[in-house]
Amino acid sequence: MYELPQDITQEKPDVFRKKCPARYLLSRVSGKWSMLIVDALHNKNLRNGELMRIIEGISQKMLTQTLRELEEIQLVKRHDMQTVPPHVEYELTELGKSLREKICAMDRWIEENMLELIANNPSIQLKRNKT
Amino acid sequence: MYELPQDITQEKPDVFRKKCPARYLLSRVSGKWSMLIVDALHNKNLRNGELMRIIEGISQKMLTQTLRELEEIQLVKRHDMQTVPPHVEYELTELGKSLREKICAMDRWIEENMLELIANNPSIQLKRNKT
DNA sequence: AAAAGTACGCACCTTTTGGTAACCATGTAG
DNA sequence: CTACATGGTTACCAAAAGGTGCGTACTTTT
Repeated sequence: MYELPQDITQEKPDVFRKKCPARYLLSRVSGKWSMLIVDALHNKNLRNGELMRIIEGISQKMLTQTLRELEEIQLVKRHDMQTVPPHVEYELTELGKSLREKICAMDRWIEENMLELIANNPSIQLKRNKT
Repeated sequence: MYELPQDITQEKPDVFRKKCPARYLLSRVSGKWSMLIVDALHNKNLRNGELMRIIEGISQKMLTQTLRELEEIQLVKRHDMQTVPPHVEYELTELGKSLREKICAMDRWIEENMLELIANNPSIQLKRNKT
């Protein structure tokens, strides 16, 4: 895992610099599941089970782990209702909502341009065998 | 690596669906180095060595590998000048330039909000030891 | 003659990531 | 009394990602 530099405040933010916190944050946000979770949380708070159903293929472990990481960087807020059986909701923070717009813009762009992106692509054909 | 589904054309694009090509594309774009390379290529074509100097910490292997992947999904074009010594330039395609805007928006957002994102964060302090 | 720059490819090995399965506590449904 | 749902945690292991170092081939510089 990427390590933060010793001296945070002296850096001017720059994702191209190896030791800049911005680079660490980019690596968190661009993790396999992070953008999907932020995207899924777009218009309402969701519970663990709901997120599992929306994001096809995520495991319980990775969902929990990624949510904890997103909490750590202030993008997601966890609401534990303290009931039995457990009821926990996840919500985007204000920062999270702000970033969500950038992420959704990317996700929608990819969806819209999907066919162009995979067109005329011999090596992608080769990858089709396993799944 | 994520595998593409058997039947591409029958899918409506949806990053949340495990087998949708959009999900594969998202995983490519959100790879550790992909967004940095696309971001770096913003206003002019760059050579291998220039990219290495701009993107601190990338290895030759990962640079080449990621450039090949970006070529595969039509985001980057490779121009080999066929000279000796070798002169090769990398350029964003039209698709690449279009996506670059979304990526840059994210990168700049992260840089702008960096201090807020890492503020008040005990566990990030713990990660500061190694690098 | 030797070294350095150019843009890689390949093999090897380590680190990181992520999946599976088992477990926990509790309450409700059948 | 048993099964199931809830929202997790933990240990174990396999796979993927990624770094290091070496080799290539040719030219220019020293």
